[in-house]
Amino acid sequence: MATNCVLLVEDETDIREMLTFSLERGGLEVVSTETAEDALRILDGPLPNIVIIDWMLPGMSGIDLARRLRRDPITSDLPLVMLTARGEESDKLKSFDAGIDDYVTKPFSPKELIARIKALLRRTGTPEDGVLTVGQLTLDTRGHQVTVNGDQVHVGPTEFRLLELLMRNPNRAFDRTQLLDRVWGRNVYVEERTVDVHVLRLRKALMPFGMDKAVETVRGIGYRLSPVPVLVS
Amino acid sequence: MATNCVLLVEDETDIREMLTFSLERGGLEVVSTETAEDALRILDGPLPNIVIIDWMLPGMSGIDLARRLRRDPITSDLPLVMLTARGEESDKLKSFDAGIDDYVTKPFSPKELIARIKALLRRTGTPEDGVLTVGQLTLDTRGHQVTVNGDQVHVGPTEFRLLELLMRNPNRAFDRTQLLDRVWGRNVYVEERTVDVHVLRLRKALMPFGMDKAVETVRGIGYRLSPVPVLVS
DNA sequence: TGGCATAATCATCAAATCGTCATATTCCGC
DNA sequence: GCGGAATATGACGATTTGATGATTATGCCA
Repeated sequence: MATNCVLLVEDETDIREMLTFSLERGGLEVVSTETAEDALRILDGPLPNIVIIDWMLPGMSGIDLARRLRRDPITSDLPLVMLTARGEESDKLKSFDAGIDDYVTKPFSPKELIARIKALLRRTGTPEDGVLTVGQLTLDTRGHQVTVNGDQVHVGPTEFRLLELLMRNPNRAFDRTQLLDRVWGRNVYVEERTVDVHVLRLRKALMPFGMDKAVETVRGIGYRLSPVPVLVS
Repeated sequence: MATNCVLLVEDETDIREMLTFSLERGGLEVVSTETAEDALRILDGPLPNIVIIDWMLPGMSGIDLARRLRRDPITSDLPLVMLTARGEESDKLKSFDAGIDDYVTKPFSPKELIARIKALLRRTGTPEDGVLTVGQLTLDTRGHQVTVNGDQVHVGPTEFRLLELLMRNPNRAFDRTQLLDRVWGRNVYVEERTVDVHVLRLRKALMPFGMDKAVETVRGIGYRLSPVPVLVS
């Protein structure tokens, strides 16, 4: 599952559709439903990464749904955002009491909601921190930096992600489809040949340090990162 | 932001006031509140250096508040002290389980609490010593001053906080959202581009000292502070 | 109430990056 | 060596992103 999947629980059709549209435009994957009961059913399956709940829902209220999710160990760590019509203090208190991570008061701009959601995802998402090292190569995911023996290597964002994937799986060959999936993201259509170009760019960036050989071509398959076989020239 | 700021979460008015008085007399800066919910709101803004939480709170309990703070990367490093009326072993276990750093059982002497707090502040590093140094750059949190080799640099309040965050995390890249969260405070919605402007101002202020290069742009991500790579011209 | 200093937003320009294509070049089996 | 398939490479236009100055807003203090 993607790392940006949102479950939206909102009974008003207009708002639900508007939000779905906005959130998707904001790069989020959206699953929406009208009732708390439906939401619970959906949450029996694969979990989303965040849940957005309207305060007023027919049947089980939003706040009750929130409490319920908090009580269930399976869903208790899910970030929750509450949508409320008014900014009443008592509502806010109740929300926090139920373990809400954030609340947004209507009317709100989709932009703000997206900002809050992304902030939450960032906060609660897997940090994936650390420094990867393969041979002479070093990649710092925190600092977004690539170095060879301490010398900084400049690579573009895509090359960075590409190298990160390769460094997390040294010696493993990926075909272009896998690389596209994992570096560019699923359901993004780009030519397979584009991978070649970025591999080229990555090699070029590594060339001044003699590390371009680390990215090996696996003919008929794709590419692989090798812990720099030391060559005697 | 002071380096000895304490957030006290205690619902009983008598105790809260007494503690506030004692702690302040002990040279600590105190912000106090009655509920966990309020505490969360306060923590959306500039962070204190330590948080003291009463075990029994109306609404969200102290232990839940602690867990919550631990889950959020922004607050997860905050030292926590729990105040409890009972000395039950199970409570202690639960507390430590929730990531509590220290545990004080009522009744306790303010003197003891202050001692523990100071010990924690000392242990947790960064605070206390008000001077950060990265390369030629020096930032004095106490005196709210930035200097390069002793020469004073004038920066605005926002630039100061921005630089402080960067200097506390050299070589680490922050995206604009993280910077907004941690410099401007969460739940404050300003344009992401605003970050650019303040980075610009910071660089401008550092320019006369040739230190503007220290604030690096990480394309596609955000910004990073580099311990001034010495350039050969 | 006016100045100041600082903040935030916006518009615009410049630069980096991206994806694709066209054209080499390399590899491999025969 | 030949031919075809696969990969490498350079160039180009489009898009995205960051830098920067102008403009307006905000808060503070005399």
